[in-house]
Amino acid sequence: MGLTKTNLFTEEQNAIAIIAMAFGHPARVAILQHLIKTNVCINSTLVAEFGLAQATISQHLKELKSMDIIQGTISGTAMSYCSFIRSFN
Amino acid sequence: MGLTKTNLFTEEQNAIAIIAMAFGHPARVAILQHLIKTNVCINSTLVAEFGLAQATISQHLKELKSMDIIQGTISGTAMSYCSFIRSFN
DNA sequence: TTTATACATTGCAATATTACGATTAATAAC
DNA sequence: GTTATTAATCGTAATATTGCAATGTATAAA
Repeated sequence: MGLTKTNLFTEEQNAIAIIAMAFGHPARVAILQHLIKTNVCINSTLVAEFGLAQATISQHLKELKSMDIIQGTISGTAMSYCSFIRSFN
Repeated sequence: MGLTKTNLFTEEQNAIAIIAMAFGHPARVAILQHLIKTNVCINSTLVAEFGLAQATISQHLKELKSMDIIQGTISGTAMSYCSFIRSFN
């Protein structure tokens, strides 16, 4: 996520901001809630559930993945899924 | 903060996203860290400390205030300050 | 190998955020 | 009153994000 003027702040401050931004959109909150509830999230399921376009869901999943918050699309096919990397057990 | 397509999500999901967005910029993270450390934040101090323009700091303070995360500018003069509303005691 | 299915990627348009200069408002000191 | 100081607000440019249609890729089934 491209923040401006990041050079004015510390690595830590920028890192905190980026993590917070991951939760800074209701679609991504909904994705994580769905994941917590079902342990799985499939693009097409989320499309049907949220009413956003497939490309949009894919984009949000990509952002969460790029931050290592979710793990996903292991198989590039119908079985695409994602899960928390940490199990919090 | 104006999110698009909020109608597709629950009140709760939108609320969580908005709170997260408050922390989704390094300047606002820095403001809160400063506040935790010193218990006070004065616009001019932050301007000198961060290197952002006065108007920009003022804007970030306004956003944090609008979310009731900080309380502030009680006196509209030189003594403008802000503090956490809850004391976490 | 064709067809169906499912997700990723690309390329835009619409929208939102960030940042700042200029201006305004409000107070304090004189 | 005037002046100095400080922060809020306005207007606007630059930048970033969101959302989607169209397209690409990859796999499975027929």
